[in-house]
Amino acid sequence: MRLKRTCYCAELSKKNTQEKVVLAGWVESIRDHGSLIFIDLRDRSGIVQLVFDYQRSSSFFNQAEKLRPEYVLAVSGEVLMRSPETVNPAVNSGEIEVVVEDMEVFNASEVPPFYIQDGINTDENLRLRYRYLDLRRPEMQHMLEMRHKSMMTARSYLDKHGFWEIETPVLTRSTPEGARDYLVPSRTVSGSFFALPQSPQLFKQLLMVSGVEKYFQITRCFRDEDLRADRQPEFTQVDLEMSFCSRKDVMKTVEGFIYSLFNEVLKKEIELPFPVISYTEAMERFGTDRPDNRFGMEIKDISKIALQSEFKVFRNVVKNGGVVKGLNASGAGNFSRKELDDLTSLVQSWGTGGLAWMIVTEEGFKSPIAKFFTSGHLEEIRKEMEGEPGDLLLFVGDEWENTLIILGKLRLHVAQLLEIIEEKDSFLWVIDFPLVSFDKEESRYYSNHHPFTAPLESDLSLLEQDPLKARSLAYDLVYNGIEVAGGSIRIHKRDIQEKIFALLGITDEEAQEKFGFLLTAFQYGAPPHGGIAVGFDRLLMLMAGRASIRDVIPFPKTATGTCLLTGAPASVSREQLEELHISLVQKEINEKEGEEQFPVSDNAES
RNA sequence: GGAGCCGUGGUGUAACCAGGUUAACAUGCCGGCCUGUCAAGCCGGAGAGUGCGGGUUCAAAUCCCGUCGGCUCCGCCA
Repeated sequence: MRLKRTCYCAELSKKNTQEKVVLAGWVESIRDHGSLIFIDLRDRSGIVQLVFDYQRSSSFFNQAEKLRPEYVLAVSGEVLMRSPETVNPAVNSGEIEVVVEDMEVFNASEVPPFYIQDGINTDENLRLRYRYLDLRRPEMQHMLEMRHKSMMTARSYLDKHGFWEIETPVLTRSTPEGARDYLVPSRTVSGSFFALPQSPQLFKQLLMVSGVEKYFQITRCFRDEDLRADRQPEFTQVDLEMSFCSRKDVMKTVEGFIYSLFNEVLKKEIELPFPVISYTEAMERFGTDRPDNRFGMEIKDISKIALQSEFKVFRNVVKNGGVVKGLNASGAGNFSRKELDDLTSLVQSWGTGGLAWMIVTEEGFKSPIAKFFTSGHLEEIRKEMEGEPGDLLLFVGDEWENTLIILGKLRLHVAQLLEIIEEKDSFLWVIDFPLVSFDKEESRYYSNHHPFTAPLESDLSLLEQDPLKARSLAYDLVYNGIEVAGGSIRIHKRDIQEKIFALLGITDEEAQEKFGFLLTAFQYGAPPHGGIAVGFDRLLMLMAGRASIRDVIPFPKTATGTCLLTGAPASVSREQLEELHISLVQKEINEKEGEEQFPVSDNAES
């Protein structure tokens, strides 16, 4: 390397006029005028225009003519002001240009398979296969920078607040409950497997017993479940745990972290503290445990009126212990019959009998079910629903939870149709979750969060009497209707932990076998503690306003959990399998033998 | 495990529903001209047989079946 860079392309401005600079980067575009060539040189800062003038650079002008997009080079030259009519205001460095006096071409490039530009509309297949080129695009570079800055913010914020960054094992043991584990076979212990962590949950609790008091880790987690647009099988958490804390302390810590993140990375000011609502209130008002509160259209109850009406469907629902609830799709009174029918089939596909609707008009109600209600009851409904002429009222009658869940989905769906969701950053906490739910099929209780989540002290007695009513000290942080963090205060007393295990049907032997090490640790003076994990990728996705989590992960997996860049997962040699004491079942061997070996696997870094 | 959408020169699309010329257009690529462009311009050229396999038909990018890959959703997963 003869030429050594002195600055980045986009840093240059008219302040640098007449300076001699050395730049290095990739050829973005070429405008060849014969004896005058313009080249936009790109590095991670942006672009600057290079000028090759036949008069001034005759010694290597023919070399410049051979440059092609994505060639890598360094140039030295002088920064000159452009004449006013040639200034390009669209580019940061558009007021100046660099007249090239020397050039060193480091490498040529194949013609890239897609444009190295923002906003390309290319098959994601290709982008993933050539991810290193995709990442060269400015918007992806910004993503990488934003990810880096967010990590630095997390580290400095948590460091400032007394948290220690401590690593926990990636090779650990499989634990019951939760997601499917990724397994890693042990070579030295035949027939045994490590599991990759779904989260460092048990280790961070052990660290509290160790007297660390405040721990954090920016850590990779693994869950072998099917993917979604906002879900990858390996993802990053900002994980933290603290001793001698209330849930308020944990929530304050996260609020402060989110605040600095927005402040330092996005240069945005967000309002603290975040609103807090209980799970029950979230369900009653929004029909979900992760409400999107960027718009209203809250769920209202008309069960009492329904019970008095002549509308049998609703009356019977309430008589049988169900509820009738609805929402006001304000301004949707002009929906066509077809649109209403579509909404009806939609809610039916979600699993309820149907959808009742009423359109409020100046003259009264337009609705197939209006005739079953007295004018007094209709007026009561209008009042309860805050219906104004032009509004569409939608009602579902079913059992409590189902009614709310369906109206919650409907609320989101209608809000999207009506385009009433404001673009803003809206956070809220959901607390007081039910500690356990009941699985009808397996006829047993299971933890909503995890088995170490502490119940509310006031609800301890409910554990035996009415477990489903017991609330937990768990908390979720919701950002624009998407869960971005979740945590809880943990149980640190053995008797309560035993009660929970009993409730979940985990026997002493099982408990001892699965996480005896934690229970033993707790016998040596476990402090009260709690923590939370922030879904880092998902948070970044929302902060960046992207619809896909893949857009904020440098090397993501496809919907089937494969990596198109490396070809992982791939088959391994018979010898490798033998060392691991693994044999494939015959069917799979037959399939594998038909396959080609993936070409890079021989020289892959390890 | 289930459902839907997509797959055509390097890239993005058209033709597909209602099978019938040499698979069209833009861009990119190659060559030529050109000293003020910045999506440079002008002229010329090359480049695909339609993801793969099978079927129907005189004839398949087009219809049918299967399969592979990508995306989205449900189940699953905090």
